[in-house]
This record gives sequence, structure tokens and C-alpha cells, in this order.
Amino acid sequence: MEQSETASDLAPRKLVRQLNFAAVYGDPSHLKLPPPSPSPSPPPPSHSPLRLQLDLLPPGQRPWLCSEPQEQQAWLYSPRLKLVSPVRRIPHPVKKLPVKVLQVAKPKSPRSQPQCNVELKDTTPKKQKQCNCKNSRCLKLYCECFAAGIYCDGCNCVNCHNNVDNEAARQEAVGITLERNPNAFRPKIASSPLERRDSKECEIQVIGKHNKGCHCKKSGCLKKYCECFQANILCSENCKCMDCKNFEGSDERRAIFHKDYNLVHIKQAANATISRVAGSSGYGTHLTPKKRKIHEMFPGKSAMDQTDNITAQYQQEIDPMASSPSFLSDSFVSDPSNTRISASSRSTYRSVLADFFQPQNVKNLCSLFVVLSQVAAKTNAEMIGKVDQQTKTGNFEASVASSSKSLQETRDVHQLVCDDHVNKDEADAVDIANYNRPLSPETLALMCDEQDDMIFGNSSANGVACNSTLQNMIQKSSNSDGCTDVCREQERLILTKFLDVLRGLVTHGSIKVICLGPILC
DNA sequence: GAGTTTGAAACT
DNA sequence: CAGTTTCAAACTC
Repeated sequence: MEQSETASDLAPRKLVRQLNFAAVYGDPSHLKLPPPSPSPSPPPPSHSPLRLQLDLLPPGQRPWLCSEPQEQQAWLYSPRLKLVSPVRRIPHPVKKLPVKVLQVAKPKSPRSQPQCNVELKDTTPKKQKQCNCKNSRCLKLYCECFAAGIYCDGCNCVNCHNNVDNEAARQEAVGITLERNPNAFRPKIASSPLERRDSKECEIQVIGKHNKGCHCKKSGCLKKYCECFQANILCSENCKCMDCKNFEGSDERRAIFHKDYNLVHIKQAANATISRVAGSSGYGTHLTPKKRKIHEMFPGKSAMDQTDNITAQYQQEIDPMASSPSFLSDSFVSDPSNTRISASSRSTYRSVLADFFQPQNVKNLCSLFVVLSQVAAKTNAEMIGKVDQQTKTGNFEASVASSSKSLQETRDVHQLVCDDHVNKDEADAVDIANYNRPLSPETLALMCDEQDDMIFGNSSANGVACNSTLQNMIQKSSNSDGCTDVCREQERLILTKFLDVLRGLVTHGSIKVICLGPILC
């Protein structure tokens, strides 16, 4: 009875007897037979000779394969053979795929994909998930097994047709599904093999993007209803979700990974309070595409301002306590989109040197470069003067000796400056505005940056002014006699010092990594 | 374990 | 293509 009803009930208006996967997945002619591998071959096909064909397909073109290593069956949608055939998968006791691979390889069924912070740690192969379909006969994408391209096996489904006994009906259903959506059995998550491990969130996150995007409305994309969340990826611009909280930097998302629901509840309460005061519901239901570009996030702000914002938030990331006021302001805003904007621009990357290398260090370093440049310029100018004078008098040897002495003096100063680490007062004492001496463009650029920071601060307008000044100085520099020697000496000093600094950083970083181990939880 | 909620898939 | 219905998983109690 079931048999007769299935074909007719599910019969498409246009039956697809032979699925043209070449049209769907492109010309498979590029699929070459791989050279014989010296490594042990996978087990021979037990049911279908088509089994081998699976290995001819690149991973991206066999999304119907579920990677879970226990015995399973998988559809064989071979572009080459234009067939739709189930393949019973052979248990492979040796091959244990990492879970992250499972996530990538298993196409649909993000719902069965493990959540990073919980199941990812368990790399033990799990039993195939069992569906509980009642009305779909396991022949629609509602059925996880069908969607994953595997036979139902030991499921709790009712009136299941996703099995060998109902092969005809199943093939028709596959045809219907593919006709409706040629990509129905392709992975929903376009993920890369890379992963990011966030040391703060104890989180392994597959870098990927939902091809279609989710359309969540109420879950905030922070429940497994959301396919993105379930696949452990951030919502992307493909999503059309509302009130999304599954974005990088989301406090709610972080709280979930931390199992720290108190934070969320406290913030929600505070947010509600603020919303009431502000006369806002606090629950906007407008569409809020994620991962906006910066210029979309900060309308009306200059690029420099945006950079400042990001920089400030990055600094906040490094030292949250240093910006405690914004802790409230960036999270307890009445407009949820603002929350996203504020939080999503934050970087979650944290260098091992984050606590070691402070902004003040950079400032001091720049000051040091300025001092070195001026010292080199001054010394070189004196040296050139002496050389000219001595050359005129014909005392060549004295000229050479003087040059060597001046050079040594320059290096002594350099050493002195380096040893003293050039404190802030020293740097502030430098007359940075005095750029009459010829300087190399590179040095000028460095000095200009320093000037920008120390005198004007970072703003786009000042940046323009600086660029103008820089151009004038470069012109002066290139027009001045003796520029080459001065520039060379300045650059030598600066680069030498910079090299020392970098070496120190590398050493410190290496020590820290060795001491702390890999950046894990 | 029953009932509810949710969002993708299917349908109109 | 938008709106509605169906469906099964996720979730709550």
C-alpha cells in the first residue's frame, strides 16, 4: 500500500529519471581518475560498484556523503554516471575524522552538527542521528537522513521510504528535490578547512558562511534553531535574520560560550531599564544584516574616525577595564543595531603580546626614531661641514678621521638613546616641527606619524595637513644637497633600532608562548 | 515525555 | 516572489 502511494503522491509533474548533474554541478570532465595510491585503499564496495566513483569526486562535489565513520549509507549522485544511487558506507575502524572535518563534510544536518564548545571536544564518532519523521516518509528535506543523503537506519520514523525497499520512490523524491533546488544536497555551509580558536571564548569556530543564510526571527540566532549557530558559524550578509546576536563580539554569544548567562540576564535587565527610560522597546525587529562594512557601520564618520573607533575598541578588547564606561554604553543601548555595530567592529584577536606591548611603547618608539633622525642629521651635517672645510685645505687624512669620529659620535648617541629607552619627556622635548633638514621620505613618514600622534592627534583633517607637510618636506629633502648621506644614516639608525625592538618582541613573545603553551582555553 | 516554539521546506 | 502551511528538531516544563 505504501509502495503504491509513494510514487504517486510524490510524483513530480515532471519526473526526473536521469538527473543531469553536469548541468547542476558543472562539467565533470575535469574529474580525473586519481593515480594509484600506495596507501591502503578504502574497503571495496560491498553493495554497489559505484562506491569507487565517490572517490573520484572532489570533496566539494560530494556533499551527500556524511563523514561519520560508522556504518552508513550515502547517496551517490555522480555527475559522471548521471545516476542516483544509494551507497552503503563501509565501517572504517581506523579512520577517525576530526570533528571539524565532520562539520565541514556533512552537508545538511547542521542540526546534528555538534556545537563547538560542547561536542567538539569529543572526537569519538557518534552514532548516526535518528530521525523521527512521521509525515514526510523521510523523502523530503525535512528528514535529516534524506537531506544528508543517507538511508534511514534504526530511526524512529514512521512510514519511512528512505530505504532500499523503496528505492524507486526515493529516487523520485531525490529528483523532485533536485528539480526544486539543484543545490538541495550541497553543503549549506561554505566553510574553509581553517578554523579559529578563540582563546577567550574557548571556542573553535569553523570559518564559513551559510550559503543561503538563516531567516531567524525570535531565536536571536543563538539557538540551534538557527542553522548558522548550529553549524557554529557567524551569521553573514547572506542571512536575513532579525535581532541577530550571532555576530563576532556579541556579548550574548560570548555568554553562551562561557555558560555565563548571568551576564546576559543582567545586561538584558539593564537594557530593558534603559530602553524604558529612553522610550524604546529595545527590541527592534528591523532586518539587520550582519558583518556590515565599516562605512556602513559608521555613517557620517570619516575613515579616520572609523579607524579610531576600531582602534579604541581593540584597545578595549585588550584592556576592558581601561574603558569601563563604554562597557555599558556599547552594550546597553536601546537600538540593537547599534549594539551590533559597536560590538561587531571589535576584534577578538588577542596577541600574546597584548599585555606587554602597550600603545605608549609605540609612541616612545616613534619618539626614539625622531630623536635618532635628528641626531643623525645633525651629526652628518657637522661631518659634511668638516669634510668640506678639510677638503678645501687639502687635509684628506684629517677629513677621513673626522668623518669616522663623527660617525662614531652618532652611534654613541644612538647607543645612549637606546640605553635610556627614551622616556616620554625626552621625546616631548624634540622639536618635531623643525623639518628644515633634509630627510628621507621614509623618515619623514615616520616623523609625520609621530607628529600626528603627539601634536595633532589622529584625525582625518590632521592627516591631510600632515600629508601636505610631508610632501613639502619630501620636496625639500630631494632638492637638498647632501640628502643621501643624511638619509642613509638616519635610516640606518632607525632601522637598526627598529630591528632591536622587533627582536625583543620576538624573544618576549616566544618566551610567553613557551610559558603559557598554545593559546587554548 | 508531552507540549510548545522555532525556522526551514514545501506549497499556494 | 511573498505569504501560508507543513514539518520535524529544538526547547521547555
